[in-house]
Formats: sequence, C-alpha cells, structure tokens
Amino acid sequence: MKYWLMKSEPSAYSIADLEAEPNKTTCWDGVRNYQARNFMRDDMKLGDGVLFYHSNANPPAVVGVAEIVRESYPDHTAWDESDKHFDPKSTPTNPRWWMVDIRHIDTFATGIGLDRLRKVAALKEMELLRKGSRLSVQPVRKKEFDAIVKLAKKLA
DNA sequence: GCCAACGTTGGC
DNA sequence: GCCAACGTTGGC
Repeated sequence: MKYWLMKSEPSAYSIADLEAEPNKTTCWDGVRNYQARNFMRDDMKLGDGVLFYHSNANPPAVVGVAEIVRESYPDHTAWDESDKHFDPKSTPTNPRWWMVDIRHIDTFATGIGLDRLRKVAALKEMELLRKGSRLSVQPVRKKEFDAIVKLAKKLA
C-alpha cells in the first residue's frame, strides 16, 4: 500500500466538496502535468492513502484523508472542447491524460498548515516542503503519512 | 496582486 | 538539441 498527497485549491474544489459528493467520491480530473499523470496512471492502486491538501488557501494546509477507489482511466475532460482543460492532442484512442477516483475518509478537525508541517522532524524530506515544489500529485512516505495523521489526532 | 520557481512550446 | 519566451503554480 502506498501513500500520496493531492492538491486542490479550495475555491475550486475543497475537501468539503468531496465529502458532499454522492458516495463521497469524485474523479480527479484536470491534471495536466506529466509527472503527476504518471503517478496516477502507473502507480496509484486501490486502497492507497491520500492526503488532501488545500493550496492557494489561507493557510495552505493538509485538511484530511481520502483513498483511491478506482485505478487509472482516461480523463475524458481532455476531449471536451468546452472544458477548461481541453487538450486537442488527447484522443479516445490515444488518451494523453489519466485520472483516478478518490473517496473521502476523514476531514481533520484542524487543518495542518505549512508552517506547522515544517516543524515536524519526520517530514524533513517531504516533497511538499521542498523549495520550489509544485507537483499537484506526489508520493508520500509511510512515515510522513503516519506522522501527519497522528498530528491531526493530537490537534483535534 | 506579486513574483520566484517551474514546465512546456516552438523557432532555429 | 538548445534555449528564449511564455504560461502556470502557489506561497506570501
């Protein structure tokens, strides 16, 4: 079992939005970065853990946990001319962009802000905290995932 | 709203 | 294959 962190701007799609979905499940469409796509397409497996992160938020924070409930399949929004993320280079026979489905598990009582995360020794090497890091879908080490969940419980 | 750090595109 | 120009991300 692997662990991941997925970013979303809460003004566009928040963890509350996820929780309000039927079955608390959504497809993670719109990712248009190759590295992020590769993680979703090749490495995400059913049951993997996901940290839900609010970017461009005040404060930016890890706000809860989700899980992978469907492995990768083509992101059809890339074929939709009216979609914001339309990409004419992606076709149904040769899809360029892929997505997974995630389901809400838990919303932390208190989001864990970036500055708080930086104080956790176990997170020293975390991709999220690397200067200049922008990856919207990124792998997380088990010890990092566990440390964050533990901290969330402590702060609750 | 600013802007540094990235990623992508396309001319050459 | 280089790299300048451009677009995007995301903290602040």
